[in-house]
Amino acid sequence: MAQTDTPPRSDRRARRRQETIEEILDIAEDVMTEEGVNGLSLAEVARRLGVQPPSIYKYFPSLMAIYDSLFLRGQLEHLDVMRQAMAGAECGLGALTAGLEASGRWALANRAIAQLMFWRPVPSFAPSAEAFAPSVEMVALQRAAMAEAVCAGQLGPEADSDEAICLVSTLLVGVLSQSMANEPDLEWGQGRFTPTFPKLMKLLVAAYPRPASGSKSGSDVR
Amino acid sequence: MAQTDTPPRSDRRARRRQETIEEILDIAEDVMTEEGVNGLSLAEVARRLGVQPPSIYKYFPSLMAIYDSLFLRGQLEHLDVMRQAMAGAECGLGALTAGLEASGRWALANRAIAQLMFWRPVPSFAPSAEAFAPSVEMVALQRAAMAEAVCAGQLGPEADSDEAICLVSTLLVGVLSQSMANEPDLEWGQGRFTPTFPKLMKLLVAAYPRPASGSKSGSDVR
DNA sequence: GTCTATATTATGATAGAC
DNA sequence: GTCTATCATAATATAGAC
Repeated sequence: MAQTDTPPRSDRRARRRQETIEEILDIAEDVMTEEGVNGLSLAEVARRLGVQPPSIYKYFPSLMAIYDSLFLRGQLEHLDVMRQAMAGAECGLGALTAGLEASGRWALANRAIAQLMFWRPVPSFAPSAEAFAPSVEMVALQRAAMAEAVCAGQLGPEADSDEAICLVSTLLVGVLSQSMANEPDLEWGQGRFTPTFPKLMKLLVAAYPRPASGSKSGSDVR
Repeated sequence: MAQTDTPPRSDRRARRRQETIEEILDIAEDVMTEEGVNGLSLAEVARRLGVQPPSIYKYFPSLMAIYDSLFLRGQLEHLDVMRQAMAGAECGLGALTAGLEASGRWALANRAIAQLMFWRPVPSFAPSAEAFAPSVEMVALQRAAMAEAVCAGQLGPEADSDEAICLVSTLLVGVLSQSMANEPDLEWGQGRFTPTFPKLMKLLVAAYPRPASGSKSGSDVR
């Protein structure tokens, strides 16, 4: 158990190293934002860090490893943003809406990472299982919120399904794709596309009407 | 007016030249499909054509010119596919649905080109005005179909609007984005995402209910 | 953990012979 | 319209000195 209790020297070194790693990832994100997700290069990162390319290999074994770390960091950040947004809203439909809106806002504020995560524009890169893991948790969050919405009578029982999850993610991804491709400088809430998201959510509610107690009203669009 | 009437020699040469141009574009499409839209390279095209890289410059002045020709060819093909699908369907909502479905089917069958056209994954490439022109006509086609649908009483009057055009394109792009990113080997109609498109179209109809003559029914989701 | 030097490979593009 | 030769530039990655 030697060295377990606050060894000052190696602790500082480890912290400094971690800072450098984060700095490399920050720079990599900048490069991707400017040159496109595919435009990321070790050499350019080194240049901006004020270091020679071989030095990068002391922190990452390869370019793909940088992509993977960016992917993981993005997933964790995105999951956190969504979780907090959902926690700050009412249960069920409110949480779902808040979570999706926060997700969209984050994606537009972190386009490069979002594209890496959700559009897969680098054919030679496949995320590791570790990097992908948070995504599973995110789906679970959404699924839980939809189940709550069903319990609370805000949505019909069919909303607690894989199909409904697909549908809701498709709506968000559609808005984000259109915004990123056609309005590359606008953030969430601006432009022609992202403001339509609340309307799309209302459509979703219309798609899964709660069974009316007694009569058979509600537009059946399924 | 000399040489206007079937000059056999230069005519054959021009035809042969045009064939080579088309072959280069076909190969470029293959390369993008395999290596990603950004992975297109003059050298690889030359290699597959069985020719040295400088020879390509006899047909295209630069790599970006190849992108531009691919963009134009894609727009024309896509416009044609959509027009024919709409012509083969009933007016109004039927034509709109048929056109969008044909658009989606074409996009998945020509992913690389579709991504180049609608996702803009090559930051250093911007289409020329000529290459972009058919896109304007395509929007006009959609707009006309929606106007017809309004006239025919299939949709409410608000459907004849820019907002509605945005909405409908967002739905399709969402489905396509999800399918391309998560089910890269499936075509239209397969998988979890593209089969939901008809349901999304029904949602659209629900979003723009025709004003009921007399009562105030119809779910108002706007 | 940083550097220099180097290996290897690739790119887009041009000049000029044939 | 094809080629060879070449330019200028860039990339990932490794070896080894300090």
